[in-house]
Amino acid sequence: MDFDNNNLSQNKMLNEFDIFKDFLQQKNLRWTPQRKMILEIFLSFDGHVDIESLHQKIQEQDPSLGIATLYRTLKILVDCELVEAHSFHDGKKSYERKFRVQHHDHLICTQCEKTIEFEHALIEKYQIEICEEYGFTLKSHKMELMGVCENCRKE
Amino acid sequence: MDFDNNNLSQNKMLNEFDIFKDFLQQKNLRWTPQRKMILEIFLSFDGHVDIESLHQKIQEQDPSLGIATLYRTLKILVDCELVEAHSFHDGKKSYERKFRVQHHDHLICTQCEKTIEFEHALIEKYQIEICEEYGFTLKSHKMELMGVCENCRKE
DNA sequence: CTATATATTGATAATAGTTATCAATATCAA
DNA sequence: TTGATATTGATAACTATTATCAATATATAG
Ligand SMILES: [Mn+2]
Ligand SMILES: [Mn+2]
Ligand SMILES: [Zn+2]
Ligand SMILES: [Zn+2]
Repeated sequence: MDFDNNNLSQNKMLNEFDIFKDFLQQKNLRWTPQRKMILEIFLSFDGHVDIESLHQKIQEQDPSLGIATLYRTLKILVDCELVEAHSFHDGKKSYERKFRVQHHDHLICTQCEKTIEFEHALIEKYQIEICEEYGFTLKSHKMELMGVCENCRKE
Repeated sequence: MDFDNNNLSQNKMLNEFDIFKDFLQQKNLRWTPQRKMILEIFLSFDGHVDIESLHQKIQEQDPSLGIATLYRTLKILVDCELVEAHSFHDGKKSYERKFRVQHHDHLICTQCEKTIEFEHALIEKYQIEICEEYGFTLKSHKMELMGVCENCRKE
């Protein structure tokens, strides 16, 4: 039952595992080896990952872990704001870390699917102003710039 | 074969039907009563429409018109830029007129699904600048602000 | 006006990503 | 240790959309 080795004593700062465990407890959900492994493998990726890649890597480590559990766990991770979900490529979601990652929007090449991350403080400010103007409480936003990258333009 | 009554002589300005017919001819596609009816019924709606509403209204007028034809025709209308497709509500597309309609982005209430349209010239300008900075040729963008509207906040 | 090549149609099967169902099992607070 | 209940994996179901295909309609050339 001691599958949890992430509470080493020198760790003073809350990490993703602590946040996840706290969230689960708060919601009366349970800390399971499957949830731990999914978070571990998710964190081992850089940038944007899709379900397929996650599932593939999980299978290598534990072929018995079902895909339904992967979907379920990702949903919880999004709920507790450790993970952000995107749907850039129409119908197929991807995920990226959100914990201690600066907010950014995306530039997406429609040919090679490469993405570039950017921030623009003024745009963010104007978004808030627009919401105020119309009496909305802004919860989130989606801003994606679709174009063709330098590489793809050459071909 | 004379199902076309949209070429009245006093019509000097190109309308949606002319544009559509030209586009079809250009692509070696054919002008059919089904395509005409779909465009007519689409234009009879204001704002954003989904497939379901379109199909329902079409059925009233011609129950034999199949849903596949509706999907196919909408795709052509999007291709020829008479129509713009959105996927606000996750997995269910909606459509709106694009011909002679000013570009705008959307504020969306996540509770009642009401949308408000807005434009912000500076945001548009910054989007272009960002693309230039990263060597992208901007093709389109998606900007959706998700929030809670005044009405929904009261409840 | 034909005839002919080929685009279109409607019915329906297929697809893809995701969610629901359910009985067996695991977690965890008491 | 126990027991209430959350979780799991297998798989069926679901939803929006697309593909398939034989019958039919359109456009164009003769
Ligand atoms: Mn990102
Ligand atoms: Mn609109
Ligand atoms: Zn590219
Ligand atoms: Zn609302």
